[in-house]
Amino acid sequence: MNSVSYGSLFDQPPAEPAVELRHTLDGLNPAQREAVLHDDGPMLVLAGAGSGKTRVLTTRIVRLIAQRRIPASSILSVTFTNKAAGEMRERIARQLGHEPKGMWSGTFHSLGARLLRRIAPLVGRTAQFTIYDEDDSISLCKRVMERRRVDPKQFAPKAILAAISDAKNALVSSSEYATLARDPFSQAVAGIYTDLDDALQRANAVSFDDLLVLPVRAMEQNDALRGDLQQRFRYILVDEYQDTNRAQYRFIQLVGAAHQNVLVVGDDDQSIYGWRGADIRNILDFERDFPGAKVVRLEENYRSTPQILDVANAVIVGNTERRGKTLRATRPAGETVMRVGALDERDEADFVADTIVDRTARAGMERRECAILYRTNSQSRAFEDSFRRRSIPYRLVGAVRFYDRREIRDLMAYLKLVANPQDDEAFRRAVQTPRRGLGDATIAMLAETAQVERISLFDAASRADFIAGARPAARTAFQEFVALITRFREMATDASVDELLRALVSAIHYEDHLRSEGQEGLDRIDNVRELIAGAAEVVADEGGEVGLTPLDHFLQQATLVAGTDALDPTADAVTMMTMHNAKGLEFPLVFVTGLEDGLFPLARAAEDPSQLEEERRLFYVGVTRAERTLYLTHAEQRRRNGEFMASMPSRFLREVPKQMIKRADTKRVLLEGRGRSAFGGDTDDFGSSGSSWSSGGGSGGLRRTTPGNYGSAGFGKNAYEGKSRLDAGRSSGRRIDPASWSAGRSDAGFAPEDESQDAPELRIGERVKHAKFGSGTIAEFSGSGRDAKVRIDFDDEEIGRKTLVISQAKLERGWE
DNA sequence: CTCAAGGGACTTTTT
DNA sequence: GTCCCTTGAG
Repeated sequence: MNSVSYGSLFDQPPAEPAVELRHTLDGLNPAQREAVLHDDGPMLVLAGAGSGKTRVLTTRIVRLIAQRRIPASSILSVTFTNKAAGEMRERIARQLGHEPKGMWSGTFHSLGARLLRRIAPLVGRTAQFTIYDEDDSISLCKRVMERRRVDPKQFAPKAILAAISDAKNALVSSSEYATLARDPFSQAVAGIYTDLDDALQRANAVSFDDLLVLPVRAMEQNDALRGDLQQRFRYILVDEYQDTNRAQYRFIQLVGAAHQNVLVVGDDDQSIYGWRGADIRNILDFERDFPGAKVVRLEENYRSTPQILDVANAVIVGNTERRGKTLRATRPAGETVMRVGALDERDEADFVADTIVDRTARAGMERRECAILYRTNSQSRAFEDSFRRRSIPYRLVGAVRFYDRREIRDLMAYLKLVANPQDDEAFRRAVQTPRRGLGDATIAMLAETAQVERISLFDAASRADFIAGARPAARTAFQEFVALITRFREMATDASVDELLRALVSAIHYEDHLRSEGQEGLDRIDNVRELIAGAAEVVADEGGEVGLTPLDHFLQQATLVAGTDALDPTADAVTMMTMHNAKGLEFPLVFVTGLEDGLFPLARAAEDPSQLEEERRLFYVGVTRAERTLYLTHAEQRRRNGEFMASMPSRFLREVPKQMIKRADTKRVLLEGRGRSAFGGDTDDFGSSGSSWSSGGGSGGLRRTTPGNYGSAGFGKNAYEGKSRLDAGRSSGRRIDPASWSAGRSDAGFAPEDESQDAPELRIGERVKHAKFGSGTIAEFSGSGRDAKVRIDFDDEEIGRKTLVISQAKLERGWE
């Protein structure tokens, strides 16, 4: 295609000398051995959970290098997280006695980024391109929509972006998309897709998805490049193959086309990323895509007790879209799996916390051996509160990534702009934090100039003719800003990132800026210091990316870290995370929580058979994380979106044969048959009566005063329907109003039922007076506890209907 | 131009 | 609850 010189970058170091590897095969079962010893050609390793696949992968790589004398640099190893890649590398180095120098290993995204740095000109970028994360992409998308006059209320930017992401992962280009678009939404997407790609290129930036798509496109269009890569990477290994999408599959197919030395490891039962474009057919149809492929099954599980595996197997057989396999336990029998019913999410969290306290105190278990898994990130809150009250250290994976915090994003914007002045998103953020007298109107003027001249915001701000037209105050602000960035650009060529950051923080007086925000700002300052400390530890990639500064490496790494990458296994803390994040991890004690219909499986997924199967696989993943002890918990009701919802135990729980689990409520293990009778027989899915978990837990007595509510309501849709709304915010309603229980999750002080006492007792239709808005009539209640709101129709038509927070509105009663 | 409060919309999972 | 956008005051 053209003669961009990248070829020299793919030079290979010589092969390693042969090494005696006597013990590497020891302890491998026949199937594992077959995978390790497999010579050339495609192979699919169907590896059940806990079947030792990582060992197979590392041993195979060691053998390739040491025995078959394949240069490490000929090996391309794809893992699901960068942390997994690092660990594999370490294990290989240990067995080999030295680093596998030149081997490429990492996630598809980080490998794509690495490759793109070298071939950037082929895709219209420079090696200093920046990577737009979700937030960057959203704000860029909004901007593009604005320019195209697409109303964000009509089509949500997120939805548009999701559609574009799907298209990219399926390797559908913007022009292809445009020809396929029939409905208004797709047509809007098509235009935005085109503009977005254009804007990304002009910003010398790429999206997450581009990290996969652009290398594939480059390989498809450039025979020389493709040939070079095929030549260079003669052995390809892919872990978690069940979660690859179209673009990733194509990447493997292209690089592996010449030699077909592609070994993929996966488990169709653990495919949980269909929503992100992962195609389970990649693993179901592997033999068709790579003819002559051998298939090896690893079905012996070395991780979990038979009791745990029984539960996993019992549920996963409900799926039809699978190759079919049964995990066989190799470990001795252990504890029976426990199913525990809680009253609400707080009770569930208290139960989990107390169980962990108990087990760590008595059974000599360590906190780092315990994990709490849930379906949605929002569930972490109850656990965090409960653990904080008890001062139990915990670490939260995912949710709000460190790099997503505002103060970190602020500084990262500066760094990105320093690395890549074309990065308009970075410019916009940096130029307005801290405030330097440049408002939206001024920036809009700048953007106009940039748009007309087709240059970046930074370049526009540097231009004398633009500056000349600006207000005097804006003029100096722009000049100083440009000078600042320019100064740091010079500095960045050889300074370390922590040095840069320190200089930057002081140059923009960032700590003062944060301090002015009060207590929260002080916490943010801590995070800034943590960022600086972290930056000091960043080491450039092995293999020396030519022409890149430490800053470029740092930025790439920061954008591509996964939640679990930061997990410190030595910390003395309980781990909390989503089941998606738990993939590939294992813990002696695991709680799979929130097992309720509507939550897990999620309500939307329950309607679509294939989505339900994915939920079931997710359950399977969660369960198989446990080594020795497994608790499955659910709550009778749970706060969702501020409203209480009563819920049925998950259908997955119903799919487990009764004899496989022991049932309990949060207070005590159910004695055979007891408790059931209280509600009359097997139909009682909550299976318990009696008091709640911890009598000291404050709300216990309150909660169980009216068990009949549940019994008579028969656990229908929502026992509270129609009631919670009226009672919200009314102290008089607190005895039966669930909303008032958890109003105070502030500290050790319990008796939360007192929290709402300062709220006035109001009812619909009542007349009230507001200091500012005058008199009006109460129309509706919403929210609960401290945040209970009231909707009032004010007499003054100018004011009309307003919603106010009761505790702040200072309403006076009894006005006519 | 900046900030604070009010009002509306929205929540699955992540590289 | 919580984030984000709009709006209005200073």
